Amino acid sequence: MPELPEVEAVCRKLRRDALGASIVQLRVERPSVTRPQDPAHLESETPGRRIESIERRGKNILIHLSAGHILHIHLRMTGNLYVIPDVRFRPSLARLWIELDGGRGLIFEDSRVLGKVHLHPAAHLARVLKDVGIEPLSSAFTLDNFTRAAKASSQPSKIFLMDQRRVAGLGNIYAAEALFRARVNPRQSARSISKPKLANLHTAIQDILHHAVSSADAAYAEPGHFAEGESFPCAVYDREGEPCTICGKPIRRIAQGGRSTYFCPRCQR
DNA sequence: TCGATCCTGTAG
DNA sequence: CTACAGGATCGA
Repeated sequence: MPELPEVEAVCRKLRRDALGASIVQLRVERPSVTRPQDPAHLESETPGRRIESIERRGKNILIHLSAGHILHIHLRMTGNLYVIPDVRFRPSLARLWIELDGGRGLIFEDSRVLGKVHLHPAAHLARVLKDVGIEPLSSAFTLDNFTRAAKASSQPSKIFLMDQRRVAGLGNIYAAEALFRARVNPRQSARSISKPKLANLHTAIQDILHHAVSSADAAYAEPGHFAEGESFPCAVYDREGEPCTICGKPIRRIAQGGRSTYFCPRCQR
C-alpha cells in the first residue's frame, strides 16, 4: 500500500506510539523478511535497546535504537507497521513482532511478505541509503536539481519518477497523478519534457505529496484502523475507461516497466 | 527494456 | 480459473 505519504503517516503514528519504548523481545515469524540477514541476529541483538528516534527516507523507515543500531524497514507493497496495546493479541499476518516494555506490541504485518526488516550499525547508514535520491518534500528538491535529474534520464517520464535513485518516494499512484496534473505524457522521455512542464511537474509532485500526507496521516490516526488512504481522490489511477475530469476522454491504461500506467491521452501529450 | 522473482490475497 | 496488486532487484 505505501508510497511516501503512507510511509510518512506510519512514521508519525509510530513516533506518537513507540518513541522512548524499550524492546523486550523481537520475534521473526517469517525468516524471509530479514533475508539476507539471519533472523537470529535481530532476535539476539535488539532486546534491551530503546527506540530513540524514527526517521523516513523515501519509502524507508529507520528506527534508531540505543547503542548505535538501526532497524531498517521497507513496507514494499503490502507491509504495515503499528503498535498494539497487547502483543499477545497480534494478528496472524504479523511476520515480525516486537514486545515493548509494558506488554505493547510493535507489529510488522505483511500479507505478501515482500517487505524487509534489517538491523544495521548506525555507522553503516550512509551505505544503506546510498541509492536513495532527493527527498521531494525537502529543501533539496529544487527545480534546478529536479531539472538536472530529468535531463540526465532517457527513461520514460513515468519510469523516471518512480526511480528511487532520482526522486525518493513516488510510486505507481502518485507518479501517475503528478504526470496528469502537469499534463506530461508518461511515455515521453524525462529529458524531453519542456521547461514549463517540468516546472509544473515539480510543483505538482510537491502539492500532491503534501495533500496525500495530510490524508494519509488523518486516515492512519483513526484508532484501530490501518486501512489504505482511500481519502486521496485519484484523477487517473485505477480509472481506466472513466472520463477524464478535464476533457472527458476515457482514461487509458498501458504497461510500463511491468506496471500499469493510467493517463489521459488527450490532456497528456 | 523486458521478464522473472519474491509471496499472498482478492477481484473478475 | 486468470489477472493483477500503491515495490524493488536481478539476469538475459
